[in-house]
Amino acid sequence: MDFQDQDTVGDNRYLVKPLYKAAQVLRTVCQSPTALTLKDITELCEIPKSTVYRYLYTMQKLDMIAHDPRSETYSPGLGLWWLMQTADPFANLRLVGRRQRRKLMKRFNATVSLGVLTGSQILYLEIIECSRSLRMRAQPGARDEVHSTALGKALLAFRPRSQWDALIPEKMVRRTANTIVVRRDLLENLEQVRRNGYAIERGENEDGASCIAAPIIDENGFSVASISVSLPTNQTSDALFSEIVAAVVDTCQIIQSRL
Amino acid sequence: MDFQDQDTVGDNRYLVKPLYKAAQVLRTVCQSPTALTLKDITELCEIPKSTVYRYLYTMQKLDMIAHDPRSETYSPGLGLWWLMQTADPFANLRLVGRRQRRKLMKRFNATVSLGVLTGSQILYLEIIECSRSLRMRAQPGARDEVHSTALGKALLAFRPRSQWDALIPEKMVRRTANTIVVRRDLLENLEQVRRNGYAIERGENEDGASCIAAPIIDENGFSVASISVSLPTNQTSDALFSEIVAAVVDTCQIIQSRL
DNA sequence: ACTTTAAGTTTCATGTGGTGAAACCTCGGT
DNA sequence: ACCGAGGTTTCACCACATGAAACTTAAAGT
Repeated sequence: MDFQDQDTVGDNRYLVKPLYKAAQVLRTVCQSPTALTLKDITELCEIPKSTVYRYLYTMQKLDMIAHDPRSETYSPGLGLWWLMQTADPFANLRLVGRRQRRKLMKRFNATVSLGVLTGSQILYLEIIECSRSLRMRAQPGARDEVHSTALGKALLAFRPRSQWDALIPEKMVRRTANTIVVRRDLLENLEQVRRNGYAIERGENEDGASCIAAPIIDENGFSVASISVSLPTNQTSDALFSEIVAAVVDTCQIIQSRL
Repeated sequence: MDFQDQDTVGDNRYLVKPLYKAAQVLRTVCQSPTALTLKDITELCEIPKSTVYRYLYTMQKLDMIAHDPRSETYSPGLGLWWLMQTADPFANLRLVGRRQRRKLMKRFNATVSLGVLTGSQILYLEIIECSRSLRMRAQPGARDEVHSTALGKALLAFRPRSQWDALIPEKMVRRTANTIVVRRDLLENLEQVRRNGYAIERGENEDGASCIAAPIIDENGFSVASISVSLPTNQTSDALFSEIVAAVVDTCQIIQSRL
């Protein structure tokens, strides 16, 4: 959910500290919703100001950070954006079927998420919020564990069984009372998901929230992403549930035919 | 058009070299259409391999670069993508009105571009290619000068006149025989664009290519972006031309009402 | 108008640690 | 088994990243 922690570094032998610390500065600038001053960054990063100053200066030259002399503030630069142009591996995925996903959100007035697998975590590529009062609080870029999310189970189920073991986290962290924390149970669940073609989850990741997800399958029959509909558990009758299942599966099929 | 040149650095006093060189490595990895090996990067950047090795190692830890041990190759990492989530200043602009722009492309079977002003250059945010045999060769992220493009003129015309001088490049580079290279001529042209509400360009940036652009205006009456339709000059009758003008202006109006 | 304070900029001495040549592995090909 | 090409590790050197402190600037308080 949070930004990946960089605290625990095993083998520092080859770590180039300036890079490491500058990245910290860059992240700080990018994460801030507002433009930051030198002082802000100094305090947030806990790096001496002359050092931060030099980093900012260098990154500015590199176009990674933009400096507004008027307000003395720093903000993310265009160079970053430039890099992404060619480097964004999910650009296409986010683009294709945006409309179907929005339609899905509108139809059930529920949050629709698009996620991919990174390691043994789900990375949220897109979260289309509904207008309900209580909704998911996650942002695109956030992560969750595979074992506690419908997105994760849908994605995992349609990977080769041989990968399952590696992709399921060592320790399956308990998020709620309903979270599946026994490896065997999860494997069983995945088999079922594979048979059904969709995954469901009732309060396993967040109390009171349920989720229905289906995979987007590539030409080799393996999942590349998954789409989910989330809504409060108490608002889901059985009839609605199966209606949503059909809609999600349908949406995924449309999208996968477009890829 | 090319990546910004980093060759000419005025004041090296505060430049942190490791950052600078690592950025070079990162760019190389991101720009390559294919995953690169250590050797490739070493040669492309002309930096000793142990140094590149350490940079890659560090950036890998930072999640900026992904390393595939199977093939011994490096590719852009997810950390970059993460940064962009919050840092992409144009995300909204690219999203809103995508459909209208695509419709525009389909209607005239011509390339539709979306651009913003960065310094005295146009930055292409989006280029929707048509199916014609000869089309624009630019990629999103590419740049062109304001003075030789319809996008640039549409954008510039609807900025405060007081900014014109600063935003027009010192030396107006000649791209073709038709390029406007005299400052006075350009200013006159801008006034006309402002009166008309749209900008046209016939082979001023690329021989044989014409372009029609209109601005997207914000609440203060200033342009934030512009949209253009490009097609071969020899395929543009006067009737078609005015039809396109109407369509582009219309599209921009729809989009600006949505922002 | 003067003082004070806070923030950005520059300088400088210090010694860390970034550097690259070269040695060392590791593995695929012949 | 040998060979070569690439990736990994070592090592000694001294460039240069570093942070404290001095300096500059600008704005806020009195």
